[in-house]
Amino acid sequence: MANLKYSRQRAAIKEYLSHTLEHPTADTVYLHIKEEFPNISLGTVYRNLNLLADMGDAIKISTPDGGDRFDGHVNPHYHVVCRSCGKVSDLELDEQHIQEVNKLADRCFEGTILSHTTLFYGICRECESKKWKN
Amino acid sequence: MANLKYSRQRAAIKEYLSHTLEHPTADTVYLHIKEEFPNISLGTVYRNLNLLADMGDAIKISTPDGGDRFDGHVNPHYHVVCRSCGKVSDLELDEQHIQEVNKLADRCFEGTILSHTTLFYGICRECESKKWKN
DNA sequence: TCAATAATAATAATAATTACTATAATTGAT
DNA sequence: ATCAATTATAGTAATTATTATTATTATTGA
Repeated sequence: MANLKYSRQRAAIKEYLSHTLEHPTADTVYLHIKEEFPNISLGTVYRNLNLLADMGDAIKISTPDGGDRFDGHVNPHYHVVCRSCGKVSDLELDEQHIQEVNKLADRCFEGTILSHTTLFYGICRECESKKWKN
Repeated sequence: MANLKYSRQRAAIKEYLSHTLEHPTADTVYLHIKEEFPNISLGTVYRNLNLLADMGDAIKISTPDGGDRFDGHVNPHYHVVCRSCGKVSDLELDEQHIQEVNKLADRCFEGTILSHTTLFYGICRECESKKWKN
């Protein structure tokens, strides 16, 4: 972990994640970073995204449909995936609440609870206004 | 949805899921069902697991490491994945609490919240007791 | 400037899942 | 029970998502 060298590609990926609210997949990150680094490899994107996630500079979000998504905003918060369009939105909940859930769960579990992720399913505002589109 | 025919393979998969606490992957289900149906195909297992999930007879659990897992116990409950051994355990929380979280989230979201899944990360009892060996 | 070492691009390989198709099983009506 | 309609299956191929390999390049600290 200490033997980590700077790389412009990783810096660009981190920068991109910190400015988007889109929760992009590795492939989407790849397509964007490619504008600045036309020769960047998809493998490099995967490796750096996982590095950032391991270092706590990004969150990896697993959903049942499609590949993993990444979020550069690491303050404790939740996500909502739209059942209609698949979009992933942020959902800020009281941080106190999030900590409470960990404690509550720890009391019900025979081991130790460290953290948790919550993924809500729902219908986003955009899809809701387009009425019953499933 | 109405045009669904019975199949012994699907019945066996449902039966198996209802009797295990292991949260098996599709491949694990495949290996077990194969004992009764030696010619069953992995594709059949995938299709039926997804069918069961769509019908509400099973829960599909996505974790960041490895393939999706399935749970035949569909009462509202959470899961814990062990950071050490990867095992997925059930975590029963007050059902009132789980409903409350949906309402709480709905108030903070511009669309509609339908449900949620929570995945805790921690160390299971077994790994905790082996901690001095690592 | 230079050597040590980590990061990269390009590619190959693997893992997880879905799609395709000819045959078999289920169902509902005769 | 038989039969036609239709869904499900097994076997296989294809696709998608991700990780591994390797020769070259970039970064770092002396």
